Amino acid sequence: MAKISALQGISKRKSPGHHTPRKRSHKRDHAWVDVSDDDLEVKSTKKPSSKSSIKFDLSSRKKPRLSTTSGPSGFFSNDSLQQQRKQLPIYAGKDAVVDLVRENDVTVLIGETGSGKTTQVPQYLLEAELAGSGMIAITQPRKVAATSLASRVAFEQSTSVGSLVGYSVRFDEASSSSTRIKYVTDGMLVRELLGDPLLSRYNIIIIDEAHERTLRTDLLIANLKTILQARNGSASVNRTGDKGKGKHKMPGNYNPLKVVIMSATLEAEKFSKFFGGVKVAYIKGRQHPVIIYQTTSSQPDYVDAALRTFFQIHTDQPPGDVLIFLPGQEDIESLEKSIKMYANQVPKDSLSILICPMYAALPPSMQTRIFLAAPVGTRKCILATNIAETSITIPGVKYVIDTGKCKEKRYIAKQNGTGFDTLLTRDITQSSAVQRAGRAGREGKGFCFRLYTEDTFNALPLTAEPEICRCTLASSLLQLRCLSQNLEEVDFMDKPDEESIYFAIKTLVLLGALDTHKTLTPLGRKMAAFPLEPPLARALLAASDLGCTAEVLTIVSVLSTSAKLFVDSHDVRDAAVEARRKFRHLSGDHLTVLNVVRAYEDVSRSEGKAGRKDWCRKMFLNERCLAEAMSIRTQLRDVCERHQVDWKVGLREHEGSDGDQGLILRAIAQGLVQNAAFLQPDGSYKQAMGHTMIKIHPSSSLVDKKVPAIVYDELVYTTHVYARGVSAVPKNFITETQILRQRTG
DNA sequence: GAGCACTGC
Repeated sequence: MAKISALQGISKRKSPGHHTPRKRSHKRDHAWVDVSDDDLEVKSTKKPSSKSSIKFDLSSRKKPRLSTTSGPSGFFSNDSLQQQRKQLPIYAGKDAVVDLVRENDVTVLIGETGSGKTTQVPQYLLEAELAGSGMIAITQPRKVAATSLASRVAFEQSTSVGSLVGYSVRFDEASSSSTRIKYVTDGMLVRELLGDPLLSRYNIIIIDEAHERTLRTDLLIANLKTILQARNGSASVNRTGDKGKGKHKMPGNYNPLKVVIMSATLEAEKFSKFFGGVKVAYIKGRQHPVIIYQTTSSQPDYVDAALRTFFQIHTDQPPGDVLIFLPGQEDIESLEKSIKMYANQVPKDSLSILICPMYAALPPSMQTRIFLAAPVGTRKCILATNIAETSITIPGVKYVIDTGKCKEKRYIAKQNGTGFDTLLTRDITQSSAVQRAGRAGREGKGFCFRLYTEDTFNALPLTAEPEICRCTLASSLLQLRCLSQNLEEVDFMDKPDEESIYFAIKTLVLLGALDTHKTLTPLGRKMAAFPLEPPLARALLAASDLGCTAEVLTIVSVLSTSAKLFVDSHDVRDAAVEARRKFRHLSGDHLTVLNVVRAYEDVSRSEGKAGRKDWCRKMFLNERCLAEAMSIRTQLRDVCERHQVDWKVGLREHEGSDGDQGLILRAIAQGLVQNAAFLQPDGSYKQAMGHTMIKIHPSSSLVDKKVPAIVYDELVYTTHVYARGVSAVPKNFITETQILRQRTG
């Protein structure tokens, strides 16, 4: 690759700390650069770096081996549509796949990207009448995949979604009595398991993207093993028609079940072994070639390396958009500034550069930009997190720059039964690297520039650690106890740590969902009915005893959304803080949330949809979060009704007395018993049920406040152990609850 | 006095 002389000397940056969050100041890092618009030369007060261009090892070119995404897209007339189906790589193996499934209870199917397995296999099995009169379920880790695949397959079957082919995801379902193929999220099928432990509606269950090893997929796989024994194992298996609903049947009277595990190759053997050495079928994929370059030396400062690589591509390579994978928002903002700073120094005849940042917290209006084609004479440069690895596909990408880093949330369980989340930058896995490279070959031949050496790549772990080994397990444990199973005894592909299990048990005992003999209580069964984390479910049920269900329902709905309520970006910080002040409640973040939603509802009523949107923007609130919270609240109200919880009971309108609002906090505190801390004489806080010293997160309305006791939504370890989502509560709320639980629990 | 990938019910 040719050097870019104008960029000499820009590589000086601090080496990033690998497992400690680093601070990066744009001002300091670039203080020595003085660039005016007409400058082509960077003026530097430092010596130019000896390696201004990154050397890539051209001998290490190779094709990505595998990757997985959803199937084909595009629309065709019916004739050519059927023709196109026959041209998919999997079509050649159709009979073999059908025979394998017919002859075996469990089949492992390995299909590379573009093989068509996800859309075709369910249709083959239906056409071969292997499902009898039952349904075929195909699980997906993500909602958007489940719904879009259902549309595609319905189209191929010349029907509309919801008839022969349907889907079922949270908040959205399209199916009917005639539905035979159903795409579902893995979490949805776990929910179904609670009401139908043998999943008797389905005669074929296909677990797709099994290699992702989500917690819910692992739960399903473990349960499928026992379901197979129950439905296929006994001699009294009834293989004739299924006339009634499964739950009315006696054990041993179920239709046999077929299971298909679909995965990327890396774990084929493991899946096969888990089910007792079942047969594995391989299907080749079809994708455009991607040439992969790896660096000859390691690049400790990956943001700077990405900057220089981008300009190497930009000045040397033909048109085509560039996708750069970075770990987080902070790096994206930093790289965006750097690229802008140097963009006007490239030769005048170059393409102009359109920078598109892409991460989950980005406002939706900014996110849509990346899907628009770059204007003529422009090269799009997309700076993305992992969101672009599997969740979204960006058209026009020809070049991928892979920093080899991502952020990972990991739960650290402590021996004393406490713990907290960490969110740290770490190396990606080999399969993730392959997936990222594959993003360059969606539309034609592509190129991937890895900012790490071949040796580094070879030393990367093959696959990510399964989620079950790094997440809190309280929710799964509760679900398993509803199925009369024990977390310790379930035959998982990978067993979770003892400490995580102990912590989950301790959580559920403290919440009163289990008694001290680890037996499920009636309260626990009720909690499991709600699509909420156990502490939030407990807070909600506590509220129904205290007469403030309506308020806590609202708070809990917001807390269980995925998006952040408050928009927070560098440029608008002061204005955002000012706007937020209007909602601020003295007791802290939980009642502040309630104030926000009440204001949002008032605006919705008085000014409608458009006014509401405008208002959210002015108040620096994330409307997506509020809209999602409203959906969740509706769903929770339905669950309340089914379980005789009166969700309308609330405090008197505009009462505002501290005594009444204290009830809300009391309910919240009952859910967050485990997340409490007391003020120490030196002004810091210490966990009520552990030894960790914690600080209130600066984003909290209670930051710098000294109150005797707090409860918080979560602890996150970044530069300190921070409590986020904090409310001040009377100390006795916590001690009383603890004593009560010890006595009854 | 800080900064947060992604997904699911």
